[in-house]
Amino acid sequence: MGDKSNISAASLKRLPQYLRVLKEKQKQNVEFISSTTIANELKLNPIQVRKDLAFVSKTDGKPGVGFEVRELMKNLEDFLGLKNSVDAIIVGAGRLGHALLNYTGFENNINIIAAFDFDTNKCDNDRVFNVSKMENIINTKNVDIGIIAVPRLEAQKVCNQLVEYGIKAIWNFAPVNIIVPDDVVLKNEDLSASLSILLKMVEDRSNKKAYK
Amino acid sequence: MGDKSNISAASLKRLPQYLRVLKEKQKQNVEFISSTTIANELKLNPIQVRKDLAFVSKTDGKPGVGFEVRELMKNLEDFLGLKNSVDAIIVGAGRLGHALLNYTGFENNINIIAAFDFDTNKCDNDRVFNVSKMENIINTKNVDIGIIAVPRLEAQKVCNQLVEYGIKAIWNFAPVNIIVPDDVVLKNEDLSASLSILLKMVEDRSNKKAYK
DNA sequence: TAGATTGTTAATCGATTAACAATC
DNA sequence: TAGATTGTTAATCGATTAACAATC
Repeated sequence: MGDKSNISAASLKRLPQYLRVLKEKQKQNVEFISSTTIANELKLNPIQVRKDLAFVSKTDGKPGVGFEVRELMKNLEDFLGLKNSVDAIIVGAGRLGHALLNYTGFENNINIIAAFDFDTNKCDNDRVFNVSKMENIINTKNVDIGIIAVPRLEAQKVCNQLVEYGIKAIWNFAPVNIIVPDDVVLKNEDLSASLSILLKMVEDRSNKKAYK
Repeated sequence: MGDKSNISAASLKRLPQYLRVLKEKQKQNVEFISSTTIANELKLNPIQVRKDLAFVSKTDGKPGVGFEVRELMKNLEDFLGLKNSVDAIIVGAGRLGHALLNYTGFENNINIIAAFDFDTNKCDNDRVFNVSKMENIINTKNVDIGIIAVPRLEAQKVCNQLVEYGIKAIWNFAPVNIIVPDDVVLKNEDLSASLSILLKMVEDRSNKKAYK
């Protein structure tokens, strides 16, 4: 069992993929899985998989056999902090905000307790409220995560508010580079940038170049 | 003006960010910008910025002055292939599919011509059609990009269809590892994985660890 | 000219891959 | 035992950063 000081961002990004493979195997009642099998499914290198798992796993894999699916799954979930869900709120109840509010793909890792919008027409006062109620709800419910799903131009303002209200992490879906204080975690979900990369890949694929 | 054989994936990911900074500067009628300025806004290293730009820019930056904003913008857009938009279709007209169909953040880089769903109730036959019409539209309109916004379990099936119909690139929003032939470009937009990373960052931030 | 900033070459750093002894 | 697969140590590869001469 390896336990170096700190996992790299590159490794961290692969962990959710491993978890997904494991969940699938578990559903099929597979008991053990080798690094090679995992690697093949994800088109990765088996040595890399083993190295990544060494960070995560509290128990060694068994030489000649592999890793116990159930055990490894649990270790991965523990490591990623997915045991109990975290509360979050969404700012912006447009189409994207609504899609996120009702998205079922997050499993039980996040609990989106409310969305907020300036536009009262979009508020049902059940799960969607006027922004004026945001501060109160963040504070009384101790919400740590704010999801920004407002138009580009409002994003920084909304972000500043969230920070002021004590939000610890921002998940930004607006296509802007927003700025946060050093002690606030920022994760950009930049669809527009992502698209640019996809388009470039398509273009270059025609010319037989490749990216990982 | 540098022009090595192939840009790295890491550099490629930064390019859309540069473009965004440039667009903002141009709006403010700024004529020249230095690598340091760009780097500061994005919390990057100026040398790295210059190296990245060397790939993209057809004209050298001016020592002592910087890069001409307008020129550099154009070069970046050219490089990323953003001059003219590409046609795409969406499979799955649920909340996410609809959000993407109406998303305005893509600028003019992509032209989503239609969405498809199995559920006839979701079809308006204006922009949303029954999947049975998919093959025909892909072929007659020569669509290259398919966006998958269906539930996890249907994703692979839908993907196979798209590939069969001649789609060149898949932008997958379903939280599964789908498999495509080598000549098809696949870009996963894995919100659930992204969330896991965010949660891990928050957790570790409390313990004063850091990721880039 | 002096100051600022460039592009390039070299040094460093980190991540991926290879080699291999250990072991189920 | 033989075969498979592990975890670790060393080698390679690539990306980031530093140093610096060139030049607007």
